[in-house]
Amino acid sequence: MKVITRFAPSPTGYLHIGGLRTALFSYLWAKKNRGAFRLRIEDTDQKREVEGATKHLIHLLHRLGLKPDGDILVQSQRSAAGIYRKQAHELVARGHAYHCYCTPERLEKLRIQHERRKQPSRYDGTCRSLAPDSIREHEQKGTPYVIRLKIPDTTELIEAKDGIHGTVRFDAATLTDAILLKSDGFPTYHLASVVDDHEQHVTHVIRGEEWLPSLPLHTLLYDYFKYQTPQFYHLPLILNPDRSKLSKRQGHVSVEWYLEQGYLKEALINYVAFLGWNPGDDREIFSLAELIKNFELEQINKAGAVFSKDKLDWYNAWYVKNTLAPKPPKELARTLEPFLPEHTDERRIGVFNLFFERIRNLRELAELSGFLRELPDYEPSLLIFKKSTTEKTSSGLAAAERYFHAEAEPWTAITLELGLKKITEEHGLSFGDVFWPVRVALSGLAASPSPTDLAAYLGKKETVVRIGRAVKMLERAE
RNA sequence: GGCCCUAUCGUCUAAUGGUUAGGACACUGCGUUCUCAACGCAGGAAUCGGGGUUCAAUCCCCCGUGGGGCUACCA
Repeated sequence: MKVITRFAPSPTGYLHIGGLRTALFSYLWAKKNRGAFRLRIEDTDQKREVEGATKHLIHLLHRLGLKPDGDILVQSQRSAAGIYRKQAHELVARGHAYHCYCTPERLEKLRIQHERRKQPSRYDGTCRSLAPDSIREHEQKGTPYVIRLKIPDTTELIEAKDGIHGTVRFDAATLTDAILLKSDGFPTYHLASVVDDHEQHVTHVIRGEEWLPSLPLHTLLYDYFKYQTPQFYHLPLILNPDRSKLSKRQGHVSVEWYLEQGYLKEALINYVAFLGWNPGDDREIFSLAELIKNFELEQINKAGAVFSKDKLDWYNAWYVKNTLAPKPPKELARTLEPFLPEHTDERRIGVFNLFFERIRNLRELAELSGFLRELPDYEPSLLIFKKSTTEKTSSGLAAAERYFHAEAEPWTAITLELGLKKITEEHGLSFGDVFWPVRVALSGLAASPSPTDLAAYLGKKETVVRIGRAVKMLERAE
């Protein structure tokens, strides 16, 4: 049988990290089995409608390489076509659901009462067995109603199977008659997802663990509809550092934010794949293709995983060094463009080469390279290396100035380094007397790339100017 | 409160009824070095508690405890 998975987000305007992992695992399992990965938009809550969110999401999935197969199912459209309403009424006709005319106010009162008495909060079943007369009366008056699922009156435990957690048993007496169809005619998640998973022939439902408590409800619906029940996999939650469910309040949770900061999609995908899954050995670096090959639903963990920015940083630094750096210049420049918008391609690559070994994300390129554009103010004392003296620094700087001034072509990091080393030796100085002050002169910073790399990037003219300025500063300071 | 899930270094995790409990991130130290980074080497760091089963339990079972999720006409 062909494996069909799906990703079914509600269009909130951004993709949550947890959503990315759900989409990724669903995608991986489908692709590993040469099946299909479907996309469905769960927009049945008009109050949460976000303009343009669906288009944006589809674009993002493509960008990440998680391209959905086939048509995209949009629940609001199916709802408008009356599909869910029809299914809900079918259930009513078969005695598995009923109209409920209770007002939201009454329900709210009930809820507060339960809470105060520390009782389980369940619907009290008022409309479950309404007399035919009173139903007729409501119909005539046109009282708004919802359709509720009738949880069976049984002492038997309702069993639901999950591929990660095994068989989970629920006491029917603790389950509530959940609303299937809202009074506005839109379905709730429970109805819509079951109907649509069947419609899309989904074989494996992979979703977050927050859905596990409603699994018995869904199992019941599959039975009542006489649908083939898919296999369920409830993924362990991704957690904040304090082990609560990953949330906006404690950090950034949107994939878009990480992309904007210059986290590569490869790093994001690789890291997120390892939140709850591992290949069973020590390997940690996996491309999307390798993930497809190695992914197994059976290898998924049960316990929640804390999202670690440090580890993501490590992954991203690895991908910057090992996959971005070797890319052809044109491609590299294109990736760099949003992070160094005011540079030419050549300068972008130049800046990248200067810093790619010390950044965690591409955003840092702009921050770290600011001194190239404008030399920051610095104390003259910074020019003197801790193992050097003012005299040695002065002569080192002067020698370097003469050298750079005289040096013609080629003005490259390699020749400059050889040249600078040569004059250091000729003057009987150590590197700390020459390289350090030259580096400070060019960067104005205590920590930076090497002086010859900087000189190569800055060019002869600017190099000589900056060293000249340092020489004068040192003279004045004496 | 009720229901459900869960438990190996600080974090992500591996492994097994008998192991010096392995790796990665982070951290610390050393090396390299003009600085920072990168890199290399080294180090500290874990089986939640109590009962069982067993010759033997981190692993299997039970009970606690901790943590989390759900408990909407949201998804």
